[in-house]
Amino acid sequence: MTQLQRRRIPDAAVTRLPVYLQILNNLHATNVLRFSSDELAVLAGVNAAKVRKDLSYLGSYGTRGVGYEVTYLIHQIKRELGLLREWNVVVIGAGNLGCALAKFGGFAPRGFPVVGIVDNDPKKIGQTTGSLTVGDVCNLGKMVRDLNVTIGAITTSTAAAQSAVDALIDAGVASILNFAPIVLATPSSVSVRNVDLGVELQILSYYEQMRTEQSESAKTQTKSSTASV
Amino acid sequence: MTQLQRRRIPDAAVTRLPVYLQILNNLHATNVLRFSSDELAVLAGVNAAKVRKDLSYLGSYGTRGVGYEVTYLIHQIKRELGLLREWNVVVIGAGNLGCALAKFGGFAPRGFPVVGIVDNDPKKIGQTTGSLTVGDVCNLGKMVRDLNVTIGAITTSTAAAQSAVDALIDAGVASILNFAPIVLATPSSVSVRNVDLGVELQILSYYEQMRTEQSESAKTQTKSSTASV
DNA sequence: TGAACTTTGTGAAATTCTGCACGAAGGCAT
DNA sequence: ATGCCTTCGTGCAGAATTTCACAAAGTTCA
Repeated sequence: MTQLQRRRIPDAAVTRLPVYLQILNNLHATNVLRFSSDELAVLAGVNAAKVRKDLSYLGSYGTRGVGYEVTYLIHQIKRELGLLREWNVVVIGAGNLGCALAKFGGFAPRGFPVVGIVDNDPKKIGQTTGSLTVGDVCNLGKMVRDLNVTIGAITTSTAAAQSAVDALIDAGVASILNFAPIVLATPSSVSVRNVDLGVELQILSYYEQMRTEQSESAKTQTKSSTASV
Repeated sequence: MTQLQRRRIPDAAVTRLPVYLQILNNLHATNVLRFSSDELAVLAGVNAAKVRKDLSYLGSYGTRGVGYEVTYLIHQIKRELGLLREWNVVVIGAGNLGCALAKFGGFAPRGFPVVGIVDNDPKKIGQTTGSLTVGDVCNLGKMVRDLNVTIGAITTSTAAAQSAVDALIDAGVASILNFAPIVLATPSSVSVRNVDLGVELQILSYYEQMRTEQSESAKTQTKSSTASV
């Protein structure tokens, strides 16, 4: 076991830091200078102790009796998340979604410029979308090297998604944002985040059904229990 | 998250059931009749014991020494997730994303028909997108009642998102799919699922930075985290 | 039939996450 | 300076989740 390893932040906390950052950016935009763990907790919809513990993974940057400084904390969260530099993104699959991501200018200002888009369909290769020209997926390796790509977004069909991720990994990309409704097979050294609206809707369906069943059984049962989300 | 009723499935398991369902649907499409927890575990990228425990929340539907029947398990998961009926969806915000969701025909066949879309911009109200006409958000209550809406998808600007969710809750909708990069304030009886690509990219950034730093400091001990929203 | 083999279902241990409770540390007023 | 007030940082206990390990229950084959 090595211990020279960098302070490791628990996965659960990592998923919350971007949310805190978003909120702090809003506070900054409205000229708020300081905040307490309690205030952030309310805005983020979580427990105040959790906020303090999450922020403590960054270091001890609060002042007791006062709170945290907005701009300083923004910087610290960015540092920890690796947002002080840019990470270039390549989109694989020039369909509706892929082109929309390429055209959408909202990622570049947040540090994730889309620097390339590729497809395997000869009819799509060569077309322009936004300021980019659709490249051939066969040239992915060269593109990744030349444009210093670190993140790949998969917007292909479900059928093509696995070969797309294989190509990305082959090209040395280890961070994947997957929009295809499929579980990708990847080595454990690769990070994958899945965005699947079908899955989200089905999760909502479960809790909706729970509520429905409960309000129905409330008609026949006198005993009721309180809900918490 | 929510409620105890009869048998309550742990939240963590609920988020995996839709993934299993997807895989089983694929197996069914390729005429596979049976599967073992081990096979499903490999396809889903999780531990086999976890698969068995997750499926055990549905009931004891496996056969020892044999495995599970694909079609039967598909039915049981659907039943548990509330997918044996349809849940109507209304989209709030007729921008690029909102219109894309309304036009996209992929949700109806999976049990989530988009039955309405509204906006507060007079210029957008009345326009048609796909087979729907953009309605006035002021008529949301009536629309929810008349069309039996249970799920609301928020695709407005960040600034308008909170009032959008307020309107939805006011109309009696308790399941929200939120695409705006903001934490919505909602009562605990409401379920919210957030879809925020910025957050996903930033999480990837963290693990990417971890790997970068680690490979720079020579010593190897790769630990990766995969998550699904 | 019965022995060998497979795979489920589930206690129980291990791990991770959450939230309480409180000491520590700083500000502020007198 | 002293005492009071606020809020951070964190130890710890409890909850939730994951994983292990194995008995139970079924199949297959001689």
